[in-house]
Amino acid sequence: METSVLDFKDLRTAEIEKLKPKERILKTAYALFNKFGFNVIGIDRIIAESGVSKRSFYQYFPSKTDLMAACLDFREALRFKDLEKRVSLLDGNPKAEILAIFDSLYEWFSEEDFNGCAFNRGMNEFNYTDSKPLRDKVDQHFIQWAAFIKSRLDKLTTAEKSEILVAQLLSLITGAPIIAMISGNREVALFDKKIAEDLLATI
Amino acid sequence: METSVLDFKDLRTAEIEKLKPKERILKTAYALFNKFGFNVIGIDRIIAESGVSKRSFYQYFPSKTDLMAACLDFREALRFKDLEKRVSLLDGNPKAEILAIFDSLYEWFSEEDFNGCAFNRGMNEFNYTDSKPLRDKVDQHFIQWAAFIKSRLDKLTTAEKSEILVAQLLSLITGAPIIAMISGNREVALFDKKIAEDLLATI
DNA sequence: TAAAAAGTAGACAAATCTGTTTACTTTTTT
DNA sequence: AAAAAAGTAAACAGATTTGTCTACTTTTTA
Repeated sequence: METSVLDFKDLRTAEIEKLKPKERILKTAYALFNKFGFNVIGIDRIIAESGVSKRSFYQYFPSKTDLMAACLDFREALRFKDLEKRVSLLDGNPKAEILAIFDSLYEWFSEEDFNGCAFNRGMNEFNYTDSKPLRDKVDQHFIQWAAFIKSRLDKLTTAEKSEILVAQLLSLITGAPIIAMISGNREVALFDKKIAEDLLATI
Repeated sequence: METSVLDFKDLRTAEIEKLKPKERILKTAYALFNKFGFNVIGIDRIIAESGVSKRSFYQYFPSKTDLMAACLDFREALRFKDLEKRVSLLDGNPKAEILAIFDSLYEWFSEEDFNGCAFNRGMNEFNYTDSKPLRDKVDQHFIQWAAFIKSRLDKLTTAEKSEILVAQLLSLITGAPIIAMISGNREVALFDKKIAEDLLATI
């Protein structure tokens, strides 16, 4: 445990330390949740690593749940901002816009602190009985993904075919991070992009 | 929380109640971990639901970690037993044996208590610093999957092509349970089987 | 410069979690 | 039938967790 704490501290020092308290807490918490999990990381650890007092922490985030929700929002915004940036560089071709997802995944898998998807993590750590609001947020993320893809497919094919393609593409998109993490091979994103190309070539 | 506890109790009464203590603990724990998560379910809950005393519990499982490991072993054995049964009904065709995976998934998604993959859950709940033995077991499960597929592909194509296909098929196999759970549509297994058929048709 | 806001440090309460132990009862085996 | 094994019930220790609160210090603002 010692070495990884130090690893993490190095990471933190580099860019997080100079931020304002609220953002410093958020990014420290995000990094810790990402590396160790939402449930096993306690408030005290986040406070210690982000270098704020407990009182300040609770002033910015009234509960741990609020903080976890903020981390999910932070992650979702990053993902879709990156995606929209890529889309804006294209010429409005729906197929290319869908394929851009896999380029975004490839870049994500290449990040040094890549450790799987926060929403997949949340799907497993939050349940509908103990943590309904967080779980709803997780579901909403997948609905966002489906909507991004479906809005493009609807320009190209029927609703029936579109529904199947959405499920197939989402399987690839959610499976890829897991296999990238287990295998340590970020190329998985490109292998799966090839499948997506073939799928889209049929319509 | 009340209603789902009752849901679960109904499930337990049906088949678990008449088992011997050790198996009753194991299956009760498996069901609870599956529904709510490994970390949020405490020993006391498992003891209460399985109807044994704390002393008996610790006689059979010296620690919660031992119990979680036993649950993972239990799950892995079920999965690969089902797979081997399907393989034994085929004529030794490697492609058909790989495709049988998706039929196994389809049946799994159809189970009433289906709630995602225990190993995907474990990948997110266990980390290498706090829970190394459990995390290793999770990794081993994916290695098993890869070995099952690779041993079949090696009869059909080169090592290079095989490596890519393994990653692609594993993406589908790990992504499918997540999308099946989120969408509530077990057909995802069959949609992804179609992709696998197309992939295998190219070699 | 003086008041207000925001911060630190850390004790503390209350709940919860894993695991141990004691005292007693039931079941199984010989 | 008696001894041994296995079980129940529940108190308890010790650690940990979230969140509150007090006393004091620094920073910002008017």
